[in-house]
Amino acid sequence: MPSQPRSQRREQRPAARRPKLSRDRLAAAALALIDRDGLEACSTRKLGAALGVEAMAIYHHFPSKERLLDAVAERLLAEITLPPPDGDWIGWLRGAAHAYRAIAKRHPNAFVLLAMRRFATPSLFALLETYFGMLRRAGFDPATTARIFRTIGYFTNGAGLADVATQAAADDPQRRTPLDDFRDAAALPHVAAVAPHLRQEALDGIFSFGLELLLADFARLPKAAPPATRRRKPRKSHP
Amino acid sequence: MPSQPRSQRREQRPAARRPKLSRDRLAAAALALIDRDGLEACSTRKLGAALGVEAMAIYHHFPSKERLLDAVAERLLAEITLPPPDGDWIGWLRGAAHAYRAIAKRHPNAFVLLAMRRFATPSLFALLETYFGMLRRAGFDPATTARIFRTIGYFTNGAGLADVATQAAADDPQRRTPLDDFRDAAALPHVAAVAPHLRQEALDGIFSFGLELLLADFARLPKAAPPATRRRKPRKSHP
DNA sequence: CAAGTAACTTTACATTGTAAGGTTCATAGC
DNA sequence: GCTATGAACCTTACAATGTAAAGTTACTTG
Repeated sequence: MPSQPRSQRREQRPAARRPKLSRDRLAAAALALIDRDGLEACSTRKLGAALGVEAMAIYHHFPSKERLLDAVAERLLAEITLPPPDGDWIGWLRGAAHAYRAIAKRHPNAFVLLAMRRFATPSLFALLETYFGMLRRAGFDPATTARIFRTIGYFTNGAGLADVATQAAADDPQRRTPLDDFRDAAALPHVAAVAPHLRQEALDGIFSFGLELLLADFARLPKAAPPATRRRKPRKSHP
Repeated sequence: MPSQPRSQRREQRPAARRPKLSRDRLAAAALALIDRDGLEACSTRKLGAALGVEAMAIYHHFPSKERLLDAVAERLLAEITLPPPDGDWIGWLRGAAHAYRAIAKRHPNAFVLLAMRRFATPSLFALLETYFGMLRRAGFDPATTARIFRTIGYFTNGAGLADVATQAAADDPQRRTPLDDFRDAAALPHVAAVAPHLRQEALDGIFSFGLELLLADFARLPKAAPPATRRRKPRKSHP
């Protein structure tokens, strides 16, 4: 059995014509695969196949599938387009929340990675720095900044995950959302009355409802420093 | 090879001495296993082993592992002890939210089942009926009832999931929570300032902070009917 | 041209959910 | 009492998963 000359291998091996693998290309392909077929369909072998590569090739770029999924989450994070940081911090928070929820709508299958995964990357820290800076410049002390961030984070994460689940249930003709397929409306009059207002079409309104309540609350919170739009050196008492 | 007499089989087979399997026993054992070793450790074989049974025995009581996990979620739901329904609907909402979060603290490994799984069971409908009834008796129309329920649900779900993740990160000495292991505090001054207020000890306070804001908002909402503590026939104008 | 290394493949293994069919045993009908 | 029936559980098997270990190929550098 003669070993093949190099020139022929070029043609035979699809690997030669394929652009080289990289962390970015892997993460992008993984996201595309998840978007198309769902999170559980993103196996190492299928991802490899999508890139014309064997499964184990992934492990030359990521130490484990977990780290690959971290990279996918980071990619989602990068898709969040934060509002420009002008003086209106309430408007900025509103825009950031909507941008976050937009990820859930654009990547319903992948959003859970962003919402539930703990990943410590420079881009996440950069986002946090921006977020916290916005609130601190608005005059909030660190403890209140943390509370506002977490509160709005709880809400947006919960909303995004619920959106995703509701949409998945709506797409799947097999499985109805819980509030649709009950028959005993007489035994559950309140459920029957409220259920129509919990459907997918209502979710946008519900999100804005809760978000605006919270934003108005934050606007009312007492602040340590006045919300000066221009920083000014504190006048020091001369010793 | 002689077939063994019945009397001996009794002693030999552990199945004979073991209480019979049931959906309840399976769900309870699954929850215990998840509590102890984590959700991904709850395989059909390990669950069977925990009950002295082969994996396939499960499928005589559940059509799939998914339905088994639904039953575990329902079991978690049953652990929620709702407050007694007196007239104080705000206090009731507060108690319900805390009861829900208590599940996240008591079953950190299993909470995700409750938070992210869509299951349509009578006990869930009963809880919804109670919840919606509370709000409707407080004077809210169905649309507002839906908004309040979802808003507080988003928040509590997000908080519970974050609690779980934070606790898992804290328990795992390998993996630090993102906000701990950054080194460049100089480059990220706001992150450095806020991070201490995001640690696990602060989560109770943060939860109450956000919850009380929302409850106060709900108390301020306009209602269709007056929040009478005692129902009274509306005085009809005589024709 | 030799040696080394980066990128990828091959093979293998333990673990998973579950389909298909078999075994055991208690009860019901005769 | 005998047999048929069915519930409850087991055995075997298979495809799919993540990944460890070692092999192959091809390009870079001395």
